[in-house]
Amino acid sequence: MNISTIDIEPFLMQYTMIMNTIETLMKTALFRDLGEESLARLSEGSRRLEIARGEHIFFEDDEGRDLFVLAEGGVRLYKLSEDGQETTVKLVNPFEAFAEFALFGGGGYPVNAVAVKYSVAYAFSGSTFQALFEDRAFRREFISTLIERLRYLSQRIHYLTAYDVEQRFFRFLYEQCGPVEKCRVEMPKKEIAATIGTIPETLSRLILRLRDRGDIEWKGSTITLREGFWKERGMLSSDGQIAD
Amino acid sequence: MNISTIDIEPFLMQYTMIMNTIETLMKTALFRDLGEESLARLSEGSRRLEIARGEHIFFEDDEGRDLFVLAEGGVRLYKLSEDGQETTVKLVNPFEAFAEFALFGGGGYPVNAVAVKYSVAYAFSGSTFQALFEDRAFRREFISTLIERLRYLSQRIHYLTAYDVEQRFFRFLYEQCGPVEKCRVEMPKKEIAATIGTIPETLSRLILRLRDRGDIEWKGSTITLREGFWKERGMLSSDGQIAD
DNA sequence: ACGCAGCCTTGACCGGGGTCAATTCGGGGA
DNA sequence: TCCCCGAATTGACCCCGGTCAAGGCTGCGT
Repeated sequence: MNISTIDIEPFLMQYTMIMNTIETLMKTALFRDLGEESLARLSEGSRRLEIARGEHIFFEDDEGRDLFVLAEGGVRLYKLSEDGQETTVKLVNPFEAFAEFALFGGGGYPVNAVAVKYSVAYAFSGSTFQALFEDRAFRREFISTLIERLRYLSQRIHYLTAYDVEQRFFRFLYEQCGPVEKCRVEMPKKEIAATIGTIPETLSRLILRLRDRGDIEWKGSTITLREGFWKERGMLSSDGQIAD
Repeated sequence: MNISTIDIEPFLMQYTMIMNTIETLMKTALFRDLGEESLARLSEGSRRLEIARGEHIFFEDDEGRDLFVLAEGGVRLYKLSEDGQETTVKLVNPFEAFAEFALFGGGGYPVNAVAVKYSVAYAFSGSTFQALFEDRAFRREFISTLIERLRYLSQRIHYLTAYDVEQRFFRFLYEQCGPVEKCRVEMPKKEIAATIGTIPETLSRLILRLRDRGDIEWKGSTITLREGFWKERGMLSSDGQIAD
């Protein structure tokens, strides 16, 4: 155990824990360009939620009208069929808004939301929210966010059906950390499996294969890829965009 | 050939052919509540497109900024991967708007659009469109449309991954015709296969199985289901909603 | 320290559905 | 009318990845 392996997580944790609503909102694309007063008004009408790993924030068909912003942790949105089969729609990362569905149109939430690790989120009631729509810039931002989601889901449909588990796993890594060699993924493997649309057994076997091949090393929650891994796959290793 | 089998299609065809832009817009959810003047202004700035079966309206990454409304026919939106594998994102039916992606945010279209049969569509340039956003009711409608799309895509992800080809086929029928026994599907089988996320061979074998089982009959472009088919599956046969 | 309960791994099995290839069908054009 | 090309069908094959079942590992509560 040398100095370079000191775990900075506790400090990060502390920092994010004391970060207030406004700071979170300012790091969220949807609210970034909002004025001081709007932010203040929003944050007053918000509730802070702390969610333990495995806890649900809402369930499909719940009649909620809240929009959420994730401040810390990770939340998995998934659908469930009668026979218990579940499908992950999206993994939400910090500083993303989720459950925009709730704001307009009827019907409850279309997905279940579960924390894949300890998470902190802020909830905004739909009504608190309506006033903001008078602001043209905000509307624009909101619509852009929705359209971005549409693009994401289109893409995800494609990935889930046209690519195999291995490719989906690497895409997951890329989405989490970008084209870097060292990536921390602090969620249970079963959640990772669910996120990439498979089951723990298959993920486990995949990792085994990749390790044998020398592509990957997985120690604790740190994944290390072979040098130049992304470059070989056509993703620039600095700030490049993923090919899709 | 008795009188009850007269093909009404030619008459329908004629009717829709002469329907003008405004009539189409008024049947489209997005524009339904627009005032007369807005509709008129919109229709002036539009282009009418006639697309033959198999023709493309736009391709992925095209730099278009047009929004389309389908007046007649059918359009399949799909993504393509390097190896030629294609994934259908959505099948657009008449009086639906598509390619809302184009209006905001950068990047070209995220999908390819191909006509699965002879189609008529109207194109509206993004700029023509911007003025409408001053209208609060329209904004509301637009956002609702986007959110409906989000719900649809979430659902579709789930169907493509958690349900088998047979279930997806029946859902396709339901989406096309609702819970009725007789359904006309005027598109080539290969397009149907693509729409439900499989290939012609598999669809063909599925139909064979269903016919042997006595569930279905497929003559020309008319599909006939066994009496009480939907009811057995928990969908009311009049105006019920599909369970999901 | 112990024990139990999840999580993860590993093995054996197998089935849905994709691939490849060979016919057959069917509708539009000369 | 015949021809021809693409659509549709059918058969043989097989592979990815899901299912079921048995351990091993780990962390937490008492």
